[in-house]
Amino acid sequence: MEEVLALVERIPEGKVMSYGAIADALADRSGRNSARQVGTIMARHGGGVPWHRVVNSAGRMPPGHEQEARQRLLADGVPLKGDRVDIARAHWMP
DNA sequence: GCCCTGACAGCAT
DNA sequence: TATGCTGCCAGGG
Repeated sequence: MEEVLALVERIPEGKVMSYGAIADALADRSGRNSARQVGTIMARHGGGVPWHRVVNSAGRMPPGHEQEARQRLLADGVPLKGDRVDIARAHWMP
């Protein structure tokens, strides 16, 4: 779990990572799914890291925090596609 | 141990 | 891209 948060902290400005990518980067993959666990972890302990740099594969941000995330991403210079993140250009892999 | 739920992903439509 | 369905897995009741 710490590793997830640690990795999120390493995400550079203007870049983002998808839940799946994080799970994958940490080899948390148990088939294809730790993405869910990553999401859960972020939901409960993401309050100390740049959580707005973590989005799902569609570039969508977490329910209830869209606005906030949008602002921060904008401030970070992340390429946005309307209300979503332009994954193609903002996706980052360690 | 069973069932439901969820900041998810991949594939088909 | 939107919607629907199916895997997959940890947590909680």
